[in-house]
Amino acid sequence: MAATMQDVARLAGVSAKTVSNVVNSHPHVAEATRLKVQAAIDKLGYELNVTARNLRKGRTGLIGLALPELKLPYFAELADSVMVEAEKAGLGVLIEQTNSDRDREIGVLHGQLRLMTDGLIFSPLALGMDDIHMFKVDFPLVLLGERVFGSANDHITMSNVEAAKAATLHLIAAGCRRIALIGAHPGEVVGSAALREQGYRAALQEAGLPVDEQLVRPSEYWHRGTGAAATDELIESGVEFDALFALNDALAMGAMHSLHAHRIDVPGDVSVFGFDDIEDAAYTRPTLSSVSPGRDQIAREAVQILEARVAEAHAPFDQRQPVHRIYADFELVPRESSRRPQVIDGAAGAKTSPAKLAH
Amino acid sequence: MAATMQDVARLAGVSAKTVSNVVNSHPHVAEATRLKVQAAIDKLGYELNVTARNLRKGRTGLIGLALPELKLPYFAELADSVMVEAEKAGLGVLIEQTNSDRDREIGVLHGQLRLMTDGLIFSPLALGMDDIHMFKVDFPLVLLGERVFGSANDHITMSNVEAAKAATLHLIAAGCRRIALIGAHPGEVVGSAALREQGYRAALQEAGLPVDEQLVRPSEYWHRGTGAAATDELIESGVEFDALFALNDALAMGAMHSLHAHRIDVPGDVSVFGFDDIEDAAYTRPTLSSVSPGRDQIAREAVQILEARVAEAHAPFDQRQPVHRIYADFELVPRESSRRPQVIDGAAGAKTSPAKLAH
DNA sequence: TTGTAAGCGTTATCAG
DNA sequence: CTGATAACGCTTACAA
Repeated sequence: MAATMQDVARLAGVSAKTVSNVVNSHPHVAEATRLKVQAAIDKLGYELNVTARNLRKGRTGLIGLALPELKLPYFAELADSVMVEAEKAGLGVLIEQTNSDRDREIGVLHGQLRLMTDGLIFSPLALGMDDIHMFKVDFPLVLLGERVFGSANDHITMSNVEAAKAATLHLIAAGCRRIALIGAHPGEVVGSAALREQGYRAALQEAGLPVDEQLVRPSEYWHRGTGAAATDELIESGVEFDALFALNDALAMGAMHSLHAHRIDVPGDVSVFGFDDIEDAAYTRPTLSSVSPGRDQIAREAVQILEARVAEAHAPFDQRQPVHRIYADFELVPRESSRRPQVIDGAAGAKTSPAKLAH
Repeated sequence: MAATMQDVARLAGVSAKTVSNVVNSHPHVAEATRLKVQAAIDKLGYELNVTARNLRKGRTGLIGLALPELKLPYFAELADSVMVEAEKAGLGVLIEQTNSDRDREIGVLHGQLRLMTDGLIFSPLALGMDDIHMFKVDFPLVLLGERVFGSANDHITMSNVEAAKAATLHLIAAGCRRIALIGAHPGEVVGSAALREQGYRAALQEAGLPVDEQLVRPSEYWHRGTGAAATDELIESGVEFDALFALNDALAMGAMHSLHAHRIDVPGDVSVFGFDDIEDAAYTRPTLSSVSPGRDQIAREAVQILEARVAEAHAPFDQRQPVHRIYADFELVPRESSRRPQVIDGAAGAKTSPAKLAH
């Protein structure tokens, strides 16, 4: 039904190879033949059959992106960045949502997705260090996130510890002394929660402040609702605090909700700092200070490394690039929620005693 | 390098066709040969080459989803729904972001995406009625949204007029009499803005209320920032109002931000109703009443119709399904932002005179 | 600069 | 129930 290269070739009075050369804008094609062929293409409405090309080339031109959930703003923004990068490289992106489900994450490594793609960018959330053997696969795979370290894969991750430390130090510099942590995962060793908590503790230590374990509040899930609940509990526990460091922005937004409901002013009474710097952070009330974790860099490096791995997939092992381990650059984005009044007045925040919580 | 069906066939002592039968779990395969073949598959680590199958079958197993931006919560949620439906049908989803850019939207209909997929689900935002001729294409294409009506394509859309009317009537029933509209697009004839405004006007008319053109506030873009700005202007204009109907949830959230900044209580002084029912609506402060526009239904019908079109792509025209024109079912989701105090007290809202705005 | 021939890995057809 | 053969539409040697 649809026209093939043969049809075009016949009509133009050339060979299929020549049509191919024109379609792929090969350098050495005589202008006259190019025009002749183009005319035939237009006349027949010819369109390249990408599948046939792929079969011949042994590539699909597609990369897979496996992530927990597109509805989570961080991952929507990551997917956006990955797609922009992939487009620059002429690659399509096949997205698969795992919903942080263990079986689905295992499926990512063995299922349909990898058969349809040249390589995978995978951000696991259910699999962890115990499953490290599963990542030993023989196709190009770039790992994202903080669930698995030390595997033989290329791996790009946020600078969780450093970034959390910087955010905590920022709060301390603004005069906060009793900084609560929202979203801890007690007992976890790797993973975003553990690493960010580690940075929080390092900052307190560096500033010579004690860690009050009553200020470290757990939340298994990192949603607004759980952030609000954890903050409610903190307030009702009667423990004093003058700042909240929430381990992601959703938790921070929930926390601000709770503070507001309890008539605690942000940043007047309590400062709040989030993590991820999702777009919403700039639109909350007050606007939310957050850590920008280098999303674009992560996407860029992931696509570029994957592309290189695909290209060298048939090269002997000893001619391949060494494994990449990349910690993305982060940036603090202070907004209203951590802007202490005394700082605005020009006085050094650290000089002033932290506002005490009355509830 | 990688094992082929031939390799498996040789090892198992059968023909390639038999391997194919096993791989595709064909009904008529003797158990003995199935086991034999499976053993050979496992031994060689054989994996089906999907590209070769696609070439042979004339299908890619992929559908394209072209939408403005994944970062917009409505579209992230739509993509989620589409992917869930597609997975049920054994299809992959290739997403392309147009950024509402006219050239990119035109590219959707002619570019790489369609060459790599069996059909497209397309939600245009830049193209409109003037471009209707562009949608006359010879591949399966399901249109979403409210930019283009009357084309020869299958089309699934929200019930914009009816839903907006219902939301407005809900506010009226709650006692509101001066309902402002946020996000109008003056001069527009089709498109979400025009249709929803039409429903708003129809509701007022049905309730015997006048339309005060000063209450119809334009906003070209539908973001929080523009919603806040439009509300700021409305308040500063001095025009009285006791409710806001925002044409989407982002506008509504911005509007609530502005109301709060002006110390206007929601819903005490002013009720707010949004549109789209994005997940965030349940987490704003107060929680946001909204119109749930039938996202899952839209995704389900879109995938199913597209699938059917792909299947009949080679059937003669007179044996094809008629063109589908579907208006998805909507639902009102009243939350705190439109819950008038008098309604909570058990009195009929309409009996009470609307709260007047003091600013 | 262009043409010829072969083959990428699978499945459809039709025998057996 | 299984096997042989021939495509699917393209690109890559190599030849002219």
